[in-house]
Amino acid sequence: MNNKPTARQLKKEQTKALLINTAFDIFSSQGFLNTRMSDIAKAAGVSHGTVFLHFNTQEEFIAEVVNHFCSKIALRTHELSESSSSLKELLIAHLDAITEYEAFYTRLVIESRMLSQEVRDTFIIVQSAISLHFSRVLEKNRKTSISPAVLFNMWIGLIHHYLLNGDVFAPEGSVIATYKSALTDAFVSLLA
Amino acid sequence: MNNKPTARQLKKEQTKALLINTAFDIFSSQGFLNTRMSDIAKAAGVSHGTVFLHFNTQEEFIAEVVNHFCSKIALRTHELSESSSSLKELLIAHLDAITEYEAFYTRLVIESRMLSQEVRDTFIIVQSAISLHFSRVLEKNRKTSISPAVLFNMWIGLIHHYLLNGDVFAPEGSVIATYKSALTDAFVSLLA
Amino acid sequence: MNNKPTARQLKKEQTKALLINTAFDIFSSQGFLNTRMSDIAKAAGVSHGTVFLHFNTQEEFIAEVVNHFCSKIALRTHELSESSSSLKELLIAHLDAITEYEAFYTRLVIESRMLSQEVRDTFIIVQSAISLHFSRVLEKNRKTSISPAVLFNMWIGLIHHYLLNGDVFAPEGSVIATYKSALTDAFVSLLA
Amino acid sequence: MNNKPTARQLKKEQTKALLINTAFDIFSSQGFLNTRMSDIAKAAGVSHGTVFLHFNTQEEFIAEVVNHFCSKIALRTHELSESSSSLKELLIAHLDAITEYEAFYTRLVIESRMLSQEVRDTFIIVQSAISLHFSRVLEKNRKTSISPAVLFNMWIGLIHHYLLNGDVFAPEGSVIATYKSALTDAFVSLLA
DNA sequence: AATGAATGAGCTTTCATTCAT
DNA sequence: CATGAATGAAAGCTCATTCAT
Repeated sequence: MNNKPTARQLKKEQTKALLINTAFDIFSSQGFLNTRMSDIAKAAGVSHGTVFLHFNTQEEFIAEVVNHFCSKIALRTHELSESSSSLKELLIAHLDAITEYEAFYTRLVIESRMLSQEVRDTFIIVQSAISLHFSRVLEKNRKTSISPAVLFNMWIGLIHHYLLNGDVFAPEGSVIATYKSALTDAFVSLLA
Repeated sequence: MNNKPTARQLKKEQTKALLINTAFDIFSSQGFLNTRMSDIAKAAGVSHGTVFLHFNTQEEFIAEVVNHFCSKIALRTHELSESSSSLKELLIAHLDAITEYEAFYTRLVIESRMLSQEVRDTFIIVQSAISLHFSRVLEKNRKTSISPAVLFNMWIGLIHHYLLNGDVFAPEGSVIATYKSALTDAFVSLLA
Repeated sequence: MNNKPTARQLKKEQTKALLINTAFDIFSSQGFLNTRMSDIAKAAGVSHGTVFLHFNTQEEFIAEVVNHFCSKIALRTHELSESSSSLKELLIAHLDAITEYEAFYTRLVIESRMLSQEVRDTFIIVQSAISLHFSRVLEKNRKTSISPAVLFNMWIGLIHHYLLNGDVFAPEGSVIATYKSALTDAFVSLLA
Repeated sequence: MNNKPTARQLKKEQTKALLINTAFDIFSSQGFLNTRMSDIAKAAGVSHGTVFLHFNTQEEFIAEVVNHFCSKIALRTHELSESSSSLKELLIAHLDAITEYEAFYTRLVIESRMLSQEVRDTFIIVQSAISLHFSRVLEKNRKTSISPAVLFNMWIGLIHHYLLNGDVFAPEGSVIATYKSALTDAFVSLLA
């Protein structure tokens, strides 16, 4: 009377999770707007209708997938950033967190402005995750003449610029991995 | 036998120019991918089919429009940058050039990665325009420890970040106008 | 060995009855074709699949619900009509019977032709119920020149016309209640 | 410069008319709600998309078709009714008008309550067409005790009842044709 | 007996592109 | 050269029905 429903719910949650994870892969590789609902269903090995059983609309589906993984990215960002005391350490932590989800994160950089407001808000939250730590380590820093906000946006802008143009900067392989030290070194030395 | 065709061609060129200019306005306000070919035809006062008389496909059309205005932006960037001797002057010149085409330029920042490779290449050329001057004024600068390329990308990334999130940074009005001094000051003081 | 199955069957019958009664309410308010099977399951507090355990198809389900309540309506019509000796009394009895199921009956008027043949046949049986009494009281009537069948259809047609256009004739409240005397009086005086 | 557009428009109007006429046939035989947009396109020999070129939505399409033919029916009703001086003549005229569009009219009787408000309103206008003449000839009539409105609704209700149940009353062939004299005679003699 | 997740056929609507005039 | 009607491939979403548990 109590574990049957649980088993069912479990199965349902598994399917939902499967869809979210499948979508993550597909969105990572072909983007959000170039992916049809049926693509994901097919890749997940479920029927087209099943996707709509778990998510009411395509927009809602994308929002849930983005929300799910942005939470993970934000969490991971925190984890990796926590122990960083220097700016350099923090920047590396930030890039390490992104690296774990690089393709997906890059897709968000590319498409977030074309998606729903909810997705954009969610993506901005990810940036807040690092923002807090940024402020923390920055306080110890001399160059107080420059607005921390602008400094933060400069870092974010820099990283997003590399990700957005990853195909140019690092035609194959990870842009972040390729430019990790160059970018962190440069940014740190600017503030030195 | 020689000026009749010319008259025709002239008319044709006029129509083409009309389409390009109309598209510029519409793309600036609604974006590339949210605009239907018929929207532009209607706004230009020509028939839907006429657009395809001048441009084979939607993709090609967008590419031509982007190419046309990116050339203008690049040119204008050169004009305004030429006389700049200091970094600050240059950055201001750059922003001034962008300001003249801000809505369109912003749309490129938002969507270029969703468009054809040709569009992306064209957009990158615009960035080269300022890049040259950047190198020039940077040579006089002390902070040689930092890669000029990274420095340049930092500036571009910063500006694009503000444009991309213009609706957040400056819900109404021009982001560039709003943050012009803050951004240029910050960037310059970093290199001081 | 004999009462266990009975208990089960009892439970099953209860569920079936619950579904039929729930469907009656929903069909009465939203109509047959605008109601999803899942709507009824949800309203009855049973699972979606349960409906199909008791009824093979949607069509069959509707047919059973209609059959069930049409039987009741026919029965009630008989009960109320039996004691009527005059035409006027009979018409009032008829309307009183309909009034008790007005919303549902109206839905049948509206949709019966869109439903299965079985539903239509069932609905016609309801009309037979009053038809018998109609003939009875009509025999005493003078205007024998007119076919009783046509006369009967005239009455049914009149009532159905008012029910069908109830939203126009009585935007709120019962059409039958509103027009009861007007319709019976008119019909009776025609035959006087 | 003036007749080319006209030729074009003519062709377009022809296609639209073709669609409306084709829809008339299909709606007449299989009803409104059982007909897919693509059915009509196919029957008209045009592409599926063409239907949407001429009508924005399915609902709008049905509304236009209904409007078109209801206008014709109303007009024809007027024409045939105008010269009628007696009630009998009028009723016959009314039935003659309906007969010309019987299948379509019957479909409206069956489905109008399931269609848009616009369709319903349009259908009611058709009934107004005969209503006017009804009042006219009724004035000469004695039985003033009965409300003309109820009398009119009785006639309409009677006819609609026969049409609605045409498959029962006249399994093959026209109900109206079959019952024309029976109905008109009965109705007239009631008022005698 | 009951459940409810999964299925998949079905249908509307959109829009870049074509082509006869 | 210009027109704009016609095309038809997509794609999202719905819901009756099935079936493993």
